[in-house]
This record gives sequence, structure tokens and C-alpha cells, in this order.
Amino acid sequence: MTSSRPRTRIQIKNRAAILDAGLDAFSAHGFRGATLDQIAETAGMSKPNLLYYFGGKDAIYTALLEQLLDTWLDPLREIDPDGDPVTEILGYAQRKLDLSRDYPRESRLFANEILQGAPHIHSHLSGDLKALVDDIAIVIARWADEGRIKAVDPRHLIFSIWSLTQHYADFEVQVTAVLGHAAYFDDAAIHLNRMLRGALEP
Amino acid sequence: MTSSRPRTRIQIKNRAAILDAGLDAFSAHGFRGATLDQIAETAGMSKPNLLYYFGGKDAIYTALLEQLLDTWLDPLREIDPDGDPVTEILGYAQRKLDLSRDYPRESRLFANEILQGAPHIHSHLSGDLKALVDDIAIVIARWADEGRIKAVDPRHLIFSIWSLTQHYADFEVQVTAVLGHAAYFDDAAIHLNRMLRGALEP
DNA sequence: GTCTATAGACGGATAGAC
DNA sequence: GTCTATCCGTCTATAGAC
Repeated sequence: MTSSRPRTRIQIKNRAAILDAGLDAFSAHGFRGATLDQIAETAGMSKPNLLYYFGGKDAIYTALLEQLLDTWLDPLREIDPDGDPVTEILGYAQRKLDLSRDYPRESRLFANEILQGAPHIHSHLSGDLKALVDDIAIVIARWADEGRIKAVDPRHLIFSIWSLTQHYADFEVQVTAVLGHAAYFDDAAIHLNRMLRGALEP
Repeated sequence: MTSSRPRTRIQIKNRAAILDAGLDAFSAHGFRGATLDQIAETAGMSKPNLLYYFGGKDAIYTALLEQLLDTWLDPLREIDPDGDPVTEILGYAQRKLDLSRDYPRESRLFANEILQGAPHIHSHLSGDLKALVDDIAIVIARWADEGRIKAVDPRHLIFSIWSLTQHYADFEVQVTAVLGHAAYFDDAAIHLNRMLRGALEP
């Protein structure tokens, strides 16, 4: 454990408020662009009080990233090697799209971190993430070999699903501006389903 | 004109050095995360000297964005409404992928700006960009109506091409970490070609 | 055109009273 | 646990010599 466990109700409540405010700030401005003043104000407490709960700016950011990485890859782990290939891949894409709709701030936090060179999580990318992708890539390659989906580069297919789905959270401002309205996730789901089906079904 | 034209050779050279250094900094850290010290050092001059050429941090950033927006949409404008639909769309995707390969910093500059809410270019998105996408969407819709490509949501197809191609510049660190190597653009081109062909050909 | 020096605001973090 | 006051470093930008 890097930090002591919260015990009292007020500790739990304040830590949660800080993390939520931090997510607002870091996802909107990146690590260097966010300020403790801003986070403290959003969380409804003074800056020294905020620093009573977290050792510093870095500690808040790190806690958010760890929390995120812990759950961000779950949809990928849920792919069933024994399931129907098209169903499994489309289901994965849908779960990722759901994440973009339900947790856009988390998506943008992650995007900011990667965009700026992933200084805090580089080892995670070439460690856990690479290992997991390698595993799934074997499954997808087998499906292609068996002719159950079209020939496809497994890793680039995964990149495609990441980019297609995360785009709706990370570039939300642009999507909304171009469409002229904000409620686009149902249309996006239909579109992605059709596109991926066309690209994958033999 | 918002700024006086550079005249002497040394002015041209210094302004170019500043813009290049600014592109480095802003694309890597976002607007608020980048510093003038960093830009001045990369450009090889003192901070006051840098400010002799540009009015301030904002002026450098704005100049970079204007320069970028001016050329960023050219590949989209090159789509020929009278050409072969699949060829035109795949050609567009390839041109966008070339941009990600040849101008990754510009892609990340744009991504940072959008990710952080597009404060400097919001009017451009709902103005010029929306108008251009609306035009192309009509062409793509006609192609679909004529049965020359599969039924597809034109605007979401454009989003898909943007996300698929820009991902290779914006998430370069992650792509490299997962693949274990850096020279992936040829593979990406083959993959995108196959995927889009499968998704589009009737 | 380029520099040193510095103003003035803001950033993260701490001291110490309550 | 929470606050006010404050330290100190960094940031953008300017003054003014050369």
C-alpha cells in the first residue's frame, strides 16, 4: 500500500470528492495544466485541507490513473475465446463504446496521459497491456485462420476498436459541433456495428 | 492580417524556429502545460528575444493553429464526387494516414486542443468544418443510395476515418509499446485498406 | 535585434493556530 | 480536520542597456 486506508466516513467522503474534482481538472487540462486551486475549489475545500488527504498533486493524479487502469481493460478480458467470433468482437466494441458514453472524463484522462507521452504509465503499456493484447491477438488470429472472420491483423484490429470508440469521448466537442447535436451514441453504435460486421464477416 | 509580415531573412528564420519549437512544446504538453522557457531554449534564443517576434504565448499558439487548420482539411476537399466511391474514400483515408505519419506533432497539437474543449477553435468546428463535412456527407449519402457502397451514416463514416488514422499519431506511444516496435505505418495502411474495403464494398 | 534584470502573478506546498 | 498566512519556486511579460 502506498497510502494509508481511509477509515472514517468523512475521510472517505473527502477523498472521493478530491478524486472526482481531480478527474474534472486533469481530464480537461492534462497533468501540468490542472491546478490544485481549481481542484480544491471544485471539491469544496481549502487547498491545505486537500493536501491533508493527498500528499501532493502527483498523488491525486496517480491515484486516478491506478483506479482507471484497474478497470479500463476489463472489457477486453471479457472476450470469450470459445464464443462466436463476430459476436465477441462486436460485443467488445459495444462495451468500449459504453465506456466512452458513461465515463468520458476517464477516457480523456487516459488520452491526455498517452498524448503527452505516457510519462506515468509507460511501463504499464509495455507490460500488462502488451501481454493482454498479445493473448487476445492469438485468439483473433486463430479465428481468422479458421475462416470464421476475414483475414485481419489482430493488433491493428484492436487499435481500430479503441480509436473508433474512444473518439466519441475524446473528441466529443468536435463530434457535437459537426453533427449539430449531442445525443449521438445510439447512431454511433449502429454505425460501428454495421462497419465492423462488414469488415469481419467472411 | 493579425501580425506584421516578416521581412528580413533573420526574421523569417527566427519566426520559423519559434513556431517549430512551439509545435514541439504545445503538442507534447498542451497549451497550459507548455512554457516559454522551454520554447525559447528549443528555438535557441532568450525568452525576451522570443517575445520580440511574437506578442506572447497565445500568439505563438494561435499562429500554429491557424497554420494547421489551413491545411488540415485539404485531404477531405480532394474527394472527387465524380470518382469511384470506394477509391475516393480509401484514398482519403490513406491521405489522412500519411498526415499522421508525416506530421504527428500537428496531429497531437490538434488532439490536445480538442481534448481540452477546443477553446481556441470552437467556432471553426461548428463553422467551416461542419460546412465541409455536410458537403461531403451529401456525396457519400448519394453513393450509398445508388448502391455503389454499403448503407452507411456519412458523418459517422468520416468520424471513423479520422479516428482510425489519427490514432497512429496521437496514441503513438501506446501503439509502439503494444507492438514492441515503431515502424508500423505500412501495416496500418494495409489493415485500414482491408477493413474499409470490407465495410464499404457492396 | 538581443541581452540582463526584474516585475508581478500564480503555482505547489508548509507552518502553526484553532 | 480545517483554517489563515505565507514561503518559495516558476510563469508570462516588460524595462531598459547595448
